[in-house]
Amino acid sequence: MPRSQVTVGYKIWLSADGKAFGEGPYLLLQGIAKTGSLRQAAREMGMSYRKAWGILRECEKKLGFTLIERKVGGSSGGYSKITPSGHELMKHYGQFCDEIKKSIDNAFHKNLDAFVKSQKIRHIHK
Amino acid sequence: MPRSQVTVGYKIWLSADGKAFGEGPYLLLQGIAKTGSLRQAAREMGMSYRKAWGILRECEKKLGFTLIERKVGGSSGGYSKITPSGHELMKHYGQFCDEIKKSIDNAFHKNLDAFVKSQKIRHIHK
DNA sequence: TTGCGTTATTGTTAAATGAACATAACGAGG
DNA sequence: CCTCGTTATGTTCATTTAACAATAACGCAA
Repeated sequence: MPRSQVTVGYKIWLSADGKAFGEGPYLLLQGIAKTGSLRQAAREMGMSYRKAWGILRECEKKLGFTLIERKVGGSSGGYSKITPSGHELMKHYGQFCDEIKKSIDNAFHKNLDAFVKSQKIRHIHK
Repeated sequence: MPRSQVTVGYKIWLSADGKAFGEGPYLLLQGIAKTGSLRQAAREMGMSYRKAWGILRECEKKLGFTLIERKVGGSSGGYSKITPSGHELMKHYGQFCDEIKKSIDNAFHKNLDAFVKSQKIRHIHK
């Protein structure tokens, strides 16, 4: 079996007392903005509510400001709603990541693409 | 206790059948180039030989070409030596990461620096 | 007052990861 | 033949992380 294509992978996050905000929380906030509910946002991502709840809890703790406004009870059961700060963060983080993606694609093509393609595949046993 | 400064963190790696090469292997190769021995390179990084050996083994398996030439036995016990392909990879990967670091620093300053500084710190209890 | 769906919170269990230890093979030189 | 330092590899234990389960609290509407 020949070796699969070599590509580049990366993760990028905001750090404050450790990892404070990254792609996971960002996608969760997008889901909440769309559905109005943390539970539904988690479900759509195939993530347990338990995990989604813990993720946002940690983010807010480390960032030092709230990302979602919670409402418990009521006819609909409750809801979650992105705070103004949360919206700002989503906007800036989104733009930030878009730029980085372009830079990484460019740098990969410039520095590594030709090299990895030039490597002849050797079978390494065991 | 006020919230610590918000910075950006990231990891970047070459992917082929999963993570195939990143900063850890890169530092190991640097140590081998310097010392001529995988064992000494691992020791200098505070890493067990067992782990260092496994890391490079996986890298070579996934990349599909060898990174170090091994010699077992002899008066010195043996040695490890970077292959030509390994040297090429180190060079290109190093340049690649240097570029990315600059891009990320620029993009962070441009998109997020002002925002994170503007956030008033609120104490979130529990 | 009861039901419903959501948020909030705590355990419990399983899986992945890493650390520590042990042992074998090798081969040049004394 | 024996020593020595390295590569090679398996095994066991501890730690961390992720997944899963269960339960409480809330508040509007019927």
